[in-house]
Amino acid sequence: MNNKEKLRKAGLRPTKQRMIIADILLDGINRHFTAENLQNEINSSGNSMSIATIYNCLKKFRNCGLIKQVESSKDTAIFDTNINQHHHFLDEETGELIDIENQEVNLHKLPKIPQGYRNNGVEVLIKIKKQI
Amino acid sequence: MNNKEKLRKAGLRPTKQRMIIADILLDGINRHFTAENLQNEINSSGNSMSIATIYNCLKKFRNCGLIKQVESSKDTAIFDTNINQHHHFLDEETGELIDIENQEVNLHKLPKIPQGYRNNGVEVLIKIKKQI
DNA sequence: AAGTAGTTTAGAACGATTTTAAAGTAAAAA
DNA sequence: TTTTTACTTTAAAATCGTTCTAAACTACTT
Ligand SMILES: [Mn+2]
Ligand SMILES: [Mn+2]
Ligand SMILES: [Zn+2]
Ligand SMILES: [Zn+2]
Repeated sequence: MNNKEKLRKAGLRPTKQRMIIADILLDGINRHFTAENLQNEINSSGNSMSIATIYNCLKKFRNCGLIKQVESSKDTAIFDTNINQHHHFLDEETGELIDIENQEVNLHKLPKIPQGYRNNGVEVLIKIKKQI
Repeated sequence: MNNKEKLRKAGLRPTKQRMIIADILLDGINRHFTAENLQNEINSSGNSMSIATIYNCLKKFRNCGLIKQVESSKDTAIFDTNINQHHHFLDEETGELIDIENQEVNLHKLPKIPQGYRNNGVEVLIKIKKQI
C-alpha cells in the first residue's frame, strides 16, 4: 500500500503536506523524533512547511494510529514511527530511546486491572546509564 | 528522621520554604502531583510561595531523590512522592495514575542491556481505558 | 463548474517552566 | 558574636513548545 492509500485508509485527505510527511515517516524505518526534528527533515528534503501544519499533521497521524507519541518527561513531545506494541531503553542523560521488541520482554505476572477498566497496552521502560 | 534531617542528609539547606514543602510531601503518603497542585496545597496550609521557588524546590528534591518525576506525555510535569521502584496504571483519557507496587509485576524475561550501559531502573506502564 | 468542508499558514496567543537580578537567609569563617 | 560567603527566594520578564485565529487555499462532492 502506498502512502496516498495509507492516508485515505486512515480517513485523512492526502494533501501535499501530509504526503511530504508520510514520505518521511512511513518508510518502514522506526524512529523517535520531535516536531522540530521533522521540520529539519522536511527542509533537508527540499520542502518547507509551517510549524503549525507539522503539529496539525502529527496530531492527526497520531490520532489515526499512523504514529505513536512516547511517554516522556522531557518538555518536547517525542513521536515514534514504530506503532507495534513495544518497549524502550531510555538513557536519561541524553534522552536517547532505543526500541525493544515486544517478544524481548516477558511479563510473567501482571496486577489485576482496576474495576471498570480494561487493559489498553503495556509499556516497559528500562532506564539505562552509561557505565563509568 | 524528621524533615529537617532529611533535607540536611540530602545536602539541602532546610529553608523555611523547603520545610513547608517537605511537610506536605514527605508525610509518607504516596501521591502524584503537579507544581500547581503543590502550590494549591501550600496555599491551603496557610502559606504562600513563589511559583519559581516551587519549581526550584521540586527540581532540587527530584535531583536529591526525595521525589521522582513521572514519565508523561502531558505538557505539565507530574511528580511522585513514591520513590521506591514501582509501576503505574494510566488512564490516558483523564491522566489519572495509580501506583502498582513492584512485587505486583514479575518481569520474566528482559532484554540484554546495551553494551557500555547498566540497568538503572525498570518501569512498567499499563494503560487502561474505562469500559463502555 | 460550483459548492462545501477540510487544510494550510503566518502570526498572535497561551501555558508551563526558566531566567534575571536584587533582596534575603543559612552556614562558615574569623 | 560578628563578618563573610555562598546559597536561596522572589516578582517580573523571558523563553519555549504548542495551540489558536482567521484568511487564503485545496480536495472532494454534487
Ligand atoms: Mn512531558
Ligand atoms: Mn510546553
Ligand atoms: Zn519506539
Ligand atoms: Zn507512582
